[in-house]
Amino acid sequence: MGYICDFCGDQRSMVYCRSDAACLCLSCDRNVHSANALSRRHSRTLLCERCNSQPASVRCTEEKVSLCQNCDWMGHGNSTSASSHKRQTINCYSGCPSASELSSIWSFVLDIPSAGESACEQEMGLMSISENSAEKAWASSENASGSARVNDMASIDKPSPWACSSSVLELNSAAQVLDQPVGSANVALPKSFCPGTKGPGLYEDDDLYQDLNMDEMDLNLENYDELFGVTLNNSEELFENGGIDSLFGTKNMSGADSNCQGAVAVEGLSVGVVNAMQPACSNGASADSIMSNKTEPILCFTAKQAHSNLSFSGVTGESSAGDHQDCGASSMLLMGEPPWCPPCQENSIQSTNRNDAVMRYMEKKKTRKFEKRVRYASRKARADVRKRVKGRFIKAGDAYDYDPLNQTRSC
DNA sequence: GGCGAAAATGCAGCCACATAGAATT
DNA sequence: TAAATTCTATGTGGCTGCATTTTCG
Repeated sequence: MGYICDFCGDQRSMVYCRSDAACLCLSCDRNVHSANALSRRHSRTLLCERCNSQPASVRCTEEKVSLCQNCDWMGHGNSTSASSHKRQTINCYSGCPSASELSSIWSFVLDIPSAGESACEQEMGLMSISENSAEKAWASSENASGSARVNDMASIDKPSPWACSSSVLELNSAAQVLDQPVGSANVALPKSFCPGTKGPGLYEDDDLYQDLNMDEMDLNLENYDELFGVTLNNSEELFENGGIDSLFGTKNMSGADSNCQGAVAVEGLSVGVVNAMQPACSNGASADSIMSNKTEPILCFTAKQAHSNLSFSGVTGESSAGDHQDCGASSMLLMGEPPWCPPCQENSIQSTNRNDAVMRYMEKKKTRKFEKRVRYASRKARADVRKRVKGRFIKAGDAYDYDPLNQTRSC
């Protein structure tokens, strides 16, 4: 309790930035993430008040404490009395909301210091960012929807195809009460979605989707033979032979059991992503960037499945979102029709989507590489705004040819 | 199939500077 | 022994150049 901010090292950290893998106080959160248009896209959420190292995914209204998925399970999964606690999902935000705005979303957080003015307005006044296109986009977006975006939670709750692309500061509903016990709760997967993916209608009645988000699937394709005893030289062969269909039961999906198997397989390999869940469309990035966002791994499964079927060996308490930043997160399989989706009458469309998905998957896999973990968010923040000449840092005041803040060149 | 050229890919190194941590006073 | 000061090593991202691998004729 009371861990200090990674940036200033002074204030108590309250929010967790997945992109930076950093715990920040509210002040530094605003400072760091108002630096430029890219940093403003960083998705943040409250810090787990129990372990103080992982992003909180739920708020236990009974205990009045924000918990990451692991702590949530530890606290609620084993106790029959505690498992009935009502919990709220804690969703991510991006941009640089003011304290009052944060208070409105996280009404349960009482100690957010009040700010006299909009943080964005305040910070932007100090910034030297010129009016580039991104900035204009921000401004226009802010003007267009304004504070209503923050306050109008009810409207956000109703998924809109444009929810992801149009909302710069998307503060999804923080009041999605989870009445289900842990064992069956899909802890932190709001039914938000992005353009390019199937709409909510597809998912709502799909038990498979409720329990398993396959975004991380492709990362494990190389190891399918180990997992399933299926010998495949590579994933191309897997696709060509319809192997993925047989692996995931597309052709003979029989319900929960196969669902569980798939989930276990995925979780077993990408278990490190467990604590890095977040709403798929929690920031203002375009749908495309979200779908290919390596730094925002998405994996959702039930806590019950995780603990009853999974071995967590090899996962240490030191694991953090940064460790899993690029677990090869690919949403490619979700683009278009998912391979395990039962056949429907729109076979031609499905086939096209599938082919597209396969092609995108192959392209993604081709370009995929594991990113390093950022150890010091403060250093990253400085490097992100440092001027360069041919990629090299320059002395302060020297002529530069690249300014990350302005995306312009001085010569 | 073997060969060479071209294209694609991977990766180390460079830069300035704030800062963590060790060493010294 | 603790505090203050000094010194050294480290890490950060974009770009370049070189080495290696792949593709093509």
